[in-house]
Amino acid sequence: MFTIDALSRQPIYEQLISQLEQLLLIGSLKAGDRLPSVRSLSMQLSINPNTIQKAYAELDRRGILYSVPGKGCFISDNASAVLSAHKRKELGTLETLVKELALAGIEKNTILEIVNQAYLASSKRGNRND
Amino acid sequence: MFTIDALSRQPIYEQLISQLEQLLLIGSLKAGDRLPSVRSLSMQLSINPNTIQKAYAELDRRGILYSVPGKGCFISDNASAVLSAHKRKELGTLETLVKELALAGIEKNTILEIVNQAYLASSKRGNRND
Amino acid sequence: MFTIDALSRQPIYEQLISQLEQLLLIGSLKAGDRLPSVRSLSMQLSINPNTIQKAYAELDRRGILYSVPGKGCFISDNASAVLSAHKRKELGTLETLVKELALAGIEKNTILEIVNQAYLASSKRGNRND
Amino acid sequence: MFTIDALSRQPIYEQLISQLEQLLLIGSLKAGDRLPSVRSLSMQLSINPNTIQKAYAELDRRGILYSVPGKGCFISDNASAVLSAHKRKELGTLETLVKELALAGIEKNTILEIVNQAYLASSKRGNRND
DNA sequence: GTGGTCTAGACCACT
DNA sequence: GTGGTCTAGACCACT
Repeated sequence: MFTIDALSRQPIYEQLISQLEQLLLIGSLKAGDRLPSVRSLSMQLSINPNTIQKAYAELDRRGILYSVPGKGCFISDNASAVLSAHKRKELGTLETLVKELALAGIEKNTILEIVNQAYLASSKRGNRND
Repeated sequence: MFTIDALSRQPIYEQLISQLEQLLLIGSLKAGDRLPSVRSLSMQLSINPNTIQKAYAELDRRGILYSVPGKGCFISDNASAVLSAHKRKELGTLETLVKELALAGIEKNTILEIVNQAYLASSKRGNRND
Repeated sequence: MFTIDALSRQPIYEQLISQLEQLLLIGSLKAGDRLPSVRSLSMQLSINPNTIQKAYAELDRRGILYSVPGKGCFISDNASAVLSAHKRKELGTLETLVKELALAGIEKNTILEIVNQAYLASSKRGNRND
Repeated sequence: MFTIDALSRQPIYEQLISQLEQLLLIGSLKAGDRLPSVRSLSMQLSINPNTIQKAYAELDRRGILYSVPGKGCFISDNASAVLSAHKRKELGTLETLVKELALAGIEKNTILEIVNQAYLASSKRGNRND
């Protein structure tokens, strides 16, 4: 379910968050789904339980999941909505990035081609559930 | 010339690098220009000289500037070329970002509109020299 | 493992880099090996941690080692390849040196003898692993 | 007579020393020759007089030249001998360099070829006087 | 404990 | 004055 790159500069708990968000976006995880327990995921990935805990706590804070003491962690009903709203705020990142590429002399066609292909690749994937 | 956000998660020396690269891209800095000395910039920004030194050393290594001990630091002749080549390699970032936005359900038109406007805004600015 | 000459004109961090490269070339360090931590090496050599950090950071940049914050620093898989490629580029130094010796009237036989003996001594050492 | 690279990392006074030694080795300068005055060379090269002075002082110390107050600086009678002896001591550098190249896996033939060509190129030049 | 960043301040060679 | 190196020591995030 999760794959961790221990060598990455990105902290492990952020990798966990990103991957769980990806699973939500592509539909592999849905509202109400139960997540693996901190202990089991910790053993499965050979990772310190504190690191898993930190990722879950952050997702809880964002409203992506909620924890029921003694039961486990579950995906929130409005997880997808929360996530989409969050991503929409990242449109500013796209703007900044494109401006930089333009200033660096990258041709507009090169940029548009990449945008089109990337969008196509993702929207296809989003329609089916893995 | 530079503005530092001490609270940012991005290290100060990286902020300096990014901003100097921006100044190059928009044409405010050109080949041969002398940069503020480590000490003067350090005082102007209320930042430790070592931090300035770290930023300049990294830009030296990248071939963006060259330092002449006893004289100062100067923008390299091929700084713009080095920078453009570097930015071109970051097209993968654009791809990843667009894929995420697509998965989050952002409409294609919204993305294309932002890309077009951002490109237009930058290419205009790049044609004139401040 | 490392020996530092504080009086040398060569900066300490460069001495560290050279010595670590030597340990790689003679096979005392291999891909995957964990390096002493910044702090422990700093204490062992009575050198400031920042200086160790500077050496490690440069070796990281060159692809000789990789650092995992919270874990430690490790020799890269392709460290030897990176190093060999780097050394091959320094054949120009050999050319310059021999030209100077020739102009100084050093006999060709003297030079060839030294080259032969040095090559022999090293290739023997490189075949075994300490 | 001298060409200075202001951008080089090698200090200017060392560049001056190296070049004067080269002129001696190839025979362009000989015992008794008068060197340009500090002031004239300073103006010709657009360099601070102190820098020229530092180079001359060092060559004086080595016994390569001597200064006659009010007259100027002159090449010593035994300048060539001093220089050759000095260079002969650098044979150790050759040894170290070849060992490193051998350890890095550079083929022996590659090294010998470069040594032969370099020696040939220099000895030809040394026989005639420019 | 581990690497990464930063401050404060010193000293050096070179110009 | 200028860049480069180094020490001493602090704080941070991550594990």
